[in-house]
Amino acid sequence: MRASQLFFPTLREVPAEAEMTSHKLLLRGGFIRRVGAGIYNYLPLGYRVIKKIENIVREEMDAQGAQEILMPGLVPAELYRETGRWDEDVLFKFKDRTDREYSIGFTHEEVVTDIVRRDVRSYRELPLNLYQIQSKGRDEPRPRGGVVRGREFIMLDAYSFDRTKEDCDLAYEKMWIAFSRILARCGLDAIVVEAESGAIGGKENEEYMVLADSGEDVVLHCPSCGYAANAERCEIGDRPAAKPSVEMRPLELIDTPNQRTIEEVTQFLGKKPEDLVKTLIYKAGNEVVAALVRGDRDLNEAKLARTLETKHVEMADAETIERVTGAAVGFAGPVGLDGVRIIADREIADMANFVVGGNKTDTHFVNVNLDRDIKVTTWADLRIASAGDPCPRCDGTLESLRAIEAAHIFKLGTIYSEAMGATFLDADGQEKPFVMGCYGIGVSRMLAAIPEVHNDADGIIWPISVAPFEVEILLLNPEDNDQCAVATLLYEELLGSGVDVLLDERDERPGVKFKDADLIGIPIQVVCGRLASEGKIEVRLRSEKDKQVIAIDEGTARVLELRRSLFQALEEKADVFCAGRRK
RNA sequence: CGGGGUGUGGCUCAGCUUGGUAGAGCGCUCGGUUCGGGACUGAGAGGUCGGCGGUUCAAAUCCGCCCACCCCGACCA
Repeated sequence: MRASQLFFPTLREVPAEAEMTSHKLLLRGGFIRRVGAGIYNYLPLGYRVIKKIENIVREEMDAQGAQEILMPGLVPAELYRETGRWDEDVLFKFKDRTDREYSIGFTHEEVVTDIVRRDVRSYRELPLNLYQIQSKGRDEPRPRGGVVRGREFIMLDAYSFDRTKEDCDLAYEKMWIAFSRILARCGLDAIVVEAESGAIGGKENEEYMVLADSGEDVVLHCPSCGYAANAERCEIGDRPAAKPSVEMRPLELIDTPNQRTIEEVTQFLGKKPEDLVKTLIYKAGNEVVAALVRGDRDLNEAKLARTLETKHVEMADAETIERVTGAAVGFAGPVGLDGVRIIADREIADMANFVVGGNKTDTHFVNVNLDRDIKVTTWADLRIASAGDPCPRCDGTLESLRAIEAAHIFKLGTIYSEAMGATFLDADGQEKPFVMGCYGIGVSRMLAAIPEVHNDADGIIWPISVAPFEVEILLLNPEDNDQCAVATLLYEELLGSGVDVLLDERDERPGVKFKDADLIGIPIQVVCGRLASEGKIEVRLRSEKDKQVIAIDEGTARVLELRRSLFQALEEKADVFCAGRRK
């Protein structure tokens, strides 16, 4: 491709809309343009990257025996109604002219299960793994970071159908390998962590996290044993502190007019948040429960739900809180709280003489102690893990890291197949529901995640596997016959060798070409400048400062060699990732 | 949904406090000089000042309502 024919509107200044590094660079480099909140155009450079990622995805998925299909972006409401997901609030919903309801597909478990239940009858047709690469629509509460979290985004979604749980484990294993190799080949170092399954459902699931300070997710990681989990999911080790023998002081109910929040109460009483216990009133189905966590901690709702063996819990409304506690919101406490189960975070067991709400408006209890004043129904791991918490697997301490979620894989079991009546006839003559798994990679998110990790002050540094072009030839002075001849010859030879090469022969000053080349981040740069008259060109890797001066007739061979070694390094990473990380 | 912020030529921003009919840099067009890290110079083109309404002789500027976008949080794959 000749740069004069390529539409890549680069920007000298950073558009005000961008905050994240990758977002700024993708806009400045002319890879993407915003259409609306969370809605983007992929311009030629950006779409080239997308296509390269997609092709790596296809190679690795096909290698594991998965088959590519394409499902519709438009999904009739009935399918999502079959599993109850029509009520998910991320769905973009609308009606056709005859009032039938549809949504834009936000993930395709129902659609693919419908395909399989119609046409797969026998265990002989299993295993089956179908995948697609497609635009998804989700009405995100808050899009951010450009293409990091869009309302329309490109995703790989794969779905496996198996006869048994064990076969599903094998299918999951294959996807683990495919995904690990895909990310590694795209130049991303990901760590695999335990996670929450959210709207997808199922129990066992893992996320592929790309470490980046600007990431949205927090990952907790134990340096001693390697345990890693999303903070949403992370368990906390049960390690009781050596309880200092503190004398129990007499329980006292004191006036705390209008002091509701932890901050207000601590200030009013001159205490620290860790001297308080928060009492959170939750609804779990029809039951109301009280959950206790230390004043400076946050409750993890998923943990509470699991403790209560229910799917979903939600904060009680003001009316319920007043009815149960007899006090206005902000003064709930566990002392004398009858008729509700009290679920306490284990950490509270180590506390003494603490402060809780008084169950009477404008009061708090101080010098509260366990057993004497409170009857805890259940002890559990309830709080959101944070750095410094004990590791749940060893005696190490958790560290926290920020990350971008690049992919998520799930074992679904039979939740979808049962809900949708998707069954096959097994060898024993019995109808059985398919055992399913689903696997997603954020393809357009990777367009951002990669430059978020691979950049410097001058611009993006694309891994060669996903770069919009592999090689860029900078023809500094197109008017100069020597330079022009050398650049053109090299360009033709590289094209002939199957190299994806960009020739910058624009009528621009050299400085502009250097700046643009660094900004758009093509990994191999070749400069045809004034050394051309001496039969020399310069070759430089975008990732390195120094240029190598070489003879013109070595040019093609040298570039091919560099290209080969860059690709090989990525392949080796993929092998190492798969060999080293599997538990 | 809660909190904060921004909306002025294609881009980045000034002007708003104290009302008087819009400006800079970059980019763009034409000419000249330049040509190895975003050149210099001369001449140009280009703006319903987010929208609607109000106050006023007069509104980018003051007031009200609305919209859009960004950031933090909630939520989320």
